[in-house]
Amino acid sequence: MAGSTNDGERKPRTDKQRNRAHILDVAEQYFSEHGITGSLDAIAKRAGIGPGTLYRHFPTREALLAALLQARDDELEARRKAIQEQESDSAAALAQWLTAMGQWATAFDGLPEPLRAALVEDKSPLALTCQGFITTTDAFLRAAQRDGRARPEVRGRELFLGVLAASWAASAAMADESSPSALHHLLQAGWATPAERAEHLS
Amino acid sequence: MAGSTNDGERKPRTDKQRNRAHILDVAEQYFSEHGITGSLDAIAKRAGIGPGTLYRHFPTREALLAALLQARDDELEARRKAIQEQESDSAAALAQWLTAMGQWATAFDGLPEPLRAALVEDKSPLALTCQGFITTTDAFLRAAQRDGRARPEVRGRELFLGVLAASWAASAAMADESSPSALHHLLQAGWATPAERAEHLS
DNA sequence: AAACGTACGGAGACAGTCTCCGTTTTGTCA
DNA sequence: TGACAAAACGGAGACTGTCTCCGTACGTTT
Repeated sequence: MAGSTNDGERKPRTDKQRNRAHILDVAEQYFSEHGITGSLDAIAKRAGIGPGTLYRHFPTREALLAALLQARDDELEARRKAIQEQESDSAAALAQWLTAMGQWATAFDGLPEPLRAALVEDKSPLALTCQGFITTTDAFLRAAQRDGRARPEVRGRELFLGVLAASWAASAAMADESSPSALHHLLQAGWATPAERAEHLS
Repeated sequence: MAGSTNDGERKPRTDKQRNRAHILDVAEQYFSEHGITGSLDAIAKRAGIGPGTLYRHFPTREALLAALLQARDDELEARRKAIQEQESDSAAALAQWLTAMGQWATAFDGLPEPLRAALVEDKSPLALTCQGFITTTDAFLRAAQRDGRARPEVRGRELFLGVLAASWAASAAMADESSPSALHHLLQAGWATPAERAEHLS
């Protein structure tokens, strides 16, 4: 019995698992090309399956997105550990973590929108992921605050939302001469303490 | 040719003018209720006209929005003048102007999205409006920079985009205990100089 | 009041979302 | 292995929203 967690459940059909993986592959590429608002039926067609199959696996666009981001979650988790181990400076660690989240949030064009929505309607499959990131952000933030490197009144949720907002704006910023990360820098200037700020300006 | 100031243009039909005004009235209310992604055909139906008439007056959703915001543009312009006359402190003036834009950008739910899009595709009817606001923001910003109250490397376009981003995030922030204006404050801390910042913290 | 041109209205083509249900595939057990 | 039941598939089609085309109605001009 060791190793058998089977509660009288059937083993899932192999075609189901294969379809699921295939859908994720196709969706990953399709969303990369067309942004996250691309047609779901088109994804089904490209995957060679019917719309019904797609919707059975992923009832909503958010569910599909959540599954796609799952893989990247692990990647970000690894990055988090790396930062915590290698970076002894708490403010730098927080900055690196926010940068990492910013990159994660721009994995697909238009991604910040459903992420923000997930913060409000917590029935979204993305809500859990967001919550985890907020918790991690809070950990980094509190460390920086203990060291007097971040303003004490700032909260992790606000920073997460700020990162989302900066990523949202980035697609418009790119069209201009200003760096796409201009808002990320503004944001950093926002959470840092004056001492921290003066250091960055030097 | 001589003496004719008329460009050979006919005077517009009265029913056309009336329809236009009526559409704007209805759209204003409808967008207030359903956000800017509400159905255009529904607006036409509520206005008692056919879809064709709506689209003849306003070929795109952006054109309709631009017309709706026109009235508020005047209002904001008045506010700009009031700030310039009454507020002698350049940093406070900039802060007030950004606040005013933030309110303007949340006139309808979802408004920041097309505004950001207008910054990229300048064929949008909203692009002209945005450009004007960026120019005004630059004027306030430069005054504050001259007084050493705003960081010299910040640009008006970035601040405008930042205000949009903060307004975009505000709808998610409201659901939480954190103030909806938390990001606006973060943004202000971002553009202010350290001296300015210390003052706000006191 | 007749003629002219502008504007109206809505039918309908098109695209996307999502569901229902008959058909096919798969796993299980004799 | 064969047969049965459960699971999954696929696509037709209902529904919603966008946008256009063109016959009709109306306002303006002479």
